[in-house]
Amino acid sequence: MAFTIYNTLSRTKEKFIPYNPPFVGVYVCGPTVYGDPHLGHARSAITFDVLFRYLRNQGFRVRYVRNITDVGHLVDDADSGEDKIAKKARVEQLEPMEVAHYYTERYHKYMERLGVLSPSIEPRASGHIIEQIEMIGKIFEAGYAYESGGSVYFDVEAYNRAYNYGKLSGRNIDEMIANTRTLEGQDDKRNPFDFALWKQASPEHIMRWPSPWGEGFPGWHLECSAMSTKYLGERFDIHGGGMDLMFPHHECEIAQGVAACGHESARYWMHNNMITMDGRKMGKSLGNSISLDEFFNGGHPLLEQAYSPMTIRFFILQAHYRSTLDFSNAALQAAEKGLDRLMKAVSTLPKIKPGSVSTVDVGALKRDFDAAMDDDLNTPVAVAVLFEWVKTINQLYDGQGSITASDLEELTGSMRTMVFDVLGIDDEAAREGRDLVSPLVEMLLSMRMEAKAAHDWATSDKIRNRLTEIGIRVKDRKDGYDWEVDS
RNA sequence: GGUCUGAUGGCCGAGUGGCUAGGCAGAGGUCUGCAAAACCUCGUACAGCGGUUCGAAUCCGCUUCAGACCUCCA
Repeated sequence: MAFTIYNTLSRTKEKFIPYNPPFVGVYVCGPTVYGDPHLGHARSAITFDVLFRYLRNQGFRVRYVRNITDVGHLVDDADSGEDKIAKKARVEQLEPMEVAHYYTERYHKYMERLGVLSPSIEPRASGHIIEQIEMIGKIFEAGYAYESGGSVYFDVEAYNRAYNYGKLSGRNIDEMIANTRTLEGQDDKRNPFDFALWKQASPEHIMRWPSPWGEGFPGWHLECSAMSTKYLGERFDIHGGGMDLMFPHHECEIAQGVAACGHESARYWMHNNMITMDGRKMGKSLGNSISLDEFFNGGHPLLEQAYSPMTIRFFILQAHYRSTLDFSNAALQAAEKGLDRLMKAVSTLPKIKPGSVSTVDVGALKRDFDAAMDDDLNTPVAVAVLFEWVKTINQLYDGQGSITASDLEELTGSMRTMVFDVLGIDDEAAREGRDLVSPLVEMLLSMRMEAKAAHDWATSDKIRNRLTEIGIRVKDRKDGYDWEVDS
């Protein structure tokens, strides 16, 4: 069975055929670095991380480009608001690049803990102003851009006469004309749905670059087109991102690419669905998002406990990327326990004693797992396959059935590859954040209190002396105790 | 208002024209000094109403409800 991908362009699953095998080019819209990453960022990053990992596992040589948006993303109404980074910088009295740098670092840190691999290239919008200006030039030459008041806009109507604006998101321009709200401050545009390729910088605007049209900054949609073209060429295989980016962002990208190059650049468009909370999309602007930091340390009123990064990852993997996934403590706790069971089974493997015959078909594991992944990255089914083998592994350890040494070796290799390499679950990280020391010390000291109460000084002193030996200083108080770790 | 998704057992979530995932929780059992773990067994779910079919939860229509996008958002 071949790898199939649900292509948003055709709304069907299509067989994956790379332009230039074994090479595969993937571009995914990364974060706008003006705030801490939340669960939604994790879903997108993990979805495409698994795509990256699986393609590599299948023998493809993948160039995975995921950008950092550090300029051009406007905060408000279409093309009239303030730049998100610049606003944060102004409010916090920082250089915009300080804001971008700070949140880029945070993003990297959290993604690493989630087991998200670093992409092959992580370009920044601010580092590709020249490429963006060049691309605007091409769009001008093709006749689909116009200058107005020091800004440059994409002429959607003219483009739509030659091509089809709206093909990705399934809307047509006439309906858009009928339904578009009239917004303030858009007098420069010919049509409300035209979008900015270059924005003139107002005098107080702090992020600005020189251009043929005066000082300004690039439009948000343009950066992805410019950077994907630069690193993956005019034609590449897969473009991914969140469903909420489909319109207008990805629609505009297609239009820019076609206008500049004469053809579409990405062949397959993949969109991950949203994470919901009480049935509603979790989003920063909706005020109902929980940051990854809060998940990891439990510091949010809605969280009953802290959840390890791997629990979050596993939770996301247990739903298909195109389905909405509803957040709840119960669901997260179920994921935590399920992950624990999976991890235990993997560590049970070396304890199984091989026999002379195999009563299990170890080849089925890889076949079934790959079949699930080939089917548009169906990770929940892939995980279900793993759990069938969890049961088998436990049975073998229990003495039910037997397995030969070579089959056991193959099974161990397959399990480890699928769990660790393809799904990206990290055994170490799965245990992260568990403070076992404190409860252990408390336990020993409470036993010591009981010994003291029973005047069993030998036991009491033994506990204290042994703790002292390993570096834990016990300090008796009138009514109880304190303890600290020697520094 | 327009475009588009979805509605599955206590919860989360796959899937599919007949063989009815998986996880969590729950019940009974095996094992066990007790417990835990593990193993065995159990729940027969697909919003409602029509239609197509030998057969539908799966296809079609209608109804109800929910969500996403249409302004930034993973």
